[in-house]
Amino acid sequence: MIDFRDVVLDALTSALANTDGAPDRAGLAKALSHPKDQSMGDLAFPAFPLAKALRKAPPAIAAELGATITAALAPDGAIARVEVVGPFLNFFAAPGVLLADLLRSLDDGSFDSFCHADERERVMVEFSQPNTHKVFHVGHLRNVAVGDALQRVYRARGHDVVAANYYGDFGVDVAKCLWWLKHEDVGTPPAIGRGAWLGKAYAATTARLEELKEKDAVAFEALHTELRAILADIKSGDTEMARLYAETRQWCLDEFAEVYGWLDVHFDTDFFESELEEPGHAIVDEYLAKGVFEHSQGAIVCMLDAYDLGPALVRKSDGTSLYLTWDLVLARRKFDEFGVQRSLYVVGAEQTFHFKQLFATLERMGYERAVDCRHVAYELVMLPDGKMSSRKGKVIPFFELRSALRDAIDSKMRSAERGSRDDWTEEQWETTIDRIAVACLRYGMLSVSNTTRVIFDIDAWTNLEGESGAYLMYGLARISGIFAKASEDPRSAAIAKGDLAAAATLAPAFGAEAERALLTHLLRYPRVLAQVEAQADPSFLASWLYDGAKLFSRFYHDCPVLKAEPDLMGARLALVRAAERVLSGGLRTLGVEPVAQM
RNA sequence: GCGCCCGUAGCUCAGCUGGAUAGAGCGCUUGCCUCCGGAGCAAGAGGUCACAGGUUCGAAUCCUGUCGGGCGUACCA
Repeated sequence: MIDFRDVVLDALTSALANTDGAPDRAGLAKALSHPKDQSMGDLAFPAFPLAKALRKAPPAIAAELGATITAALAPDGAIARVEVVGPFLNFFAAPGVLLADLLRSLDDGSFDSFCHADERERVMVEFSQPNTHKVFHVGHLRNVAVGDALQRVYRARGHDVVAANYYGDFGVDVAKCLWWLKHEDVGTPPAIGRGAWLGKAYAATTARLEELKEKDAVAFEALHTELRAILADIKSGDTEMARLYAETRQWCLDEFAEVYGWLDVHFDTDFFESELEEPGHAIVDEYLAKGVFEHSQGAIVCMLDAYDLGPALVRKSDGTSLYLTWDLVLARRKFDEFGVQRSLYVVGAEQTFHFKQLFATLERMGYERAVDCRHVAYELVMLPDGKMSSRKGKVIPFFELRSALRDAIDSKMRSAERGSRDDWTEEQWETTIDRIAVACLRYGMLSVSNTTRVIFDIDAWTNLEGESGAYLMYGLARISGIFAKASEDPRSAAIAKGDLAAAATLAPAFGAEAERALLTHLLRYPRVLAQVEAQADPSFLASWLYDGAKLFSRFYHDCPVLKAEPDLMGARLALVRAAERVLSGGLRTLGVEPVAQM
């Protein structure tokens, strides 16, 4: 696999080989940038950084370098030509050479390995972490979209990935839900959306407690005592409450499975909060004995003054444990049982302090690999009129959201004038609608960076015109159309089935800007994956995909494929094939499965 | 008070390890289907990149400060 960037760096380093004070290869690489405009080349080198060392004006340096490099260019190399524009040195890629190489690399697998990280590691990506007995809403979907895209990118980068889920299936909130079910008339649970239904019970008890806190301290305490009793009941196993817990918990787990199935999300391992209580006590005792943890104000803490993080509470004064305690247990299992080298936690930004404390505590416990733990923080999902609130019922539950998306796409497809779907089976309709819905949802969540709040506007997200997940799929559907059409005509069929890599080489250089722009965009894909990994932010992939779809649309409009002369048709078919392979690979890495027709 | 995040077009956001004329979508105005799929393409209008200093050949991008918004800051999860 040829890396155009490497080729350009080679040319620059050898041109500067005998120049004192010239930057090394890494320095040159840092200076390389993309020209503002495709007509100005594919990679640019500004000569400013050399001005001091060479004691010459940047335009003069650029002119000299340009001449040296041009003289050394191989006739069939990856660099077609070099242009000097003032202080800039603009490199133009040779499309035939790079396209042919790209197609061969896609076929023999070297493209995939080119995407791999230098060091391939065992990485755990923990994400989703849904709570049972509570409503699962759009806010939770951002976590799933980010986490799943990240774990897919890590796999594409060649890492050995463990995707982990962590269910919040125990605790006082669960008891609040069960208490309401037991004491109030709740009717019968619905067939769909039982998690949301249980969530209402939880919210009702929470509201009751707040009310009592103001008015009736005795009743407030009494209710708390009842909640603790419920938790004890659940643990004891064979009680009516334990059976109610098991049943309602299973409803929620079944619904989560439905959500993940619809989104095509898979976990390699599941953790449950309900299993961490006992080991949590053990780990606190152990490190208390070792002197790492200490007593403080009736509770047990890990002092983190050295990290400027205060004391981290690991056991409350009533003897019960907390989130942090359970995360210590999980971290130990991740290191010791799973042998992970790196550990990612995809959790909302409001937990930043918690994870700082967690990682510092792990360090104090002697886990050196704590430095390879990373909190992937993302911002909240907001509604157009403000923050979501499950207590006020101001949320969009998953099942409502899914119906809304499906309905919008269904009506869009039925009203579309183009596209013959008369022969579609009911199953094809359903599959296609679901894939587009997932694409819109995932793209909507991932098109902004982790640190930006997402505004979930159901009207905007179901508008399929313009920038949306559907647009990303549209280009690939058109590509399928091109190959379907090509196979109908013997002349184009022969070319399409032939050696497209050879066709790419033999064809004349692309004349249209849209062709070169699309090709060079495809070649950037491996760097985009590396960037996503480095920043732990899938939005770079999402925007690369959007730009790719945009460039393909322009190409599609400007450059007819099947009506071109044979040589050009071959080259364009080669480009279309490469676009299909790279863009669909990228789309799947974002978690979106393309369709041949839509 | 302290810590983290954010402030770019009417709206929603890219661009931020410094580089050429600050981009996209929505909305508004206007062209383009006998054509490989119009879920599209092209054009127009719309900007003191919150503000003030600093660093340098060059700042939306880096540093400092101010203002504005969000979140967090041991017995919730």
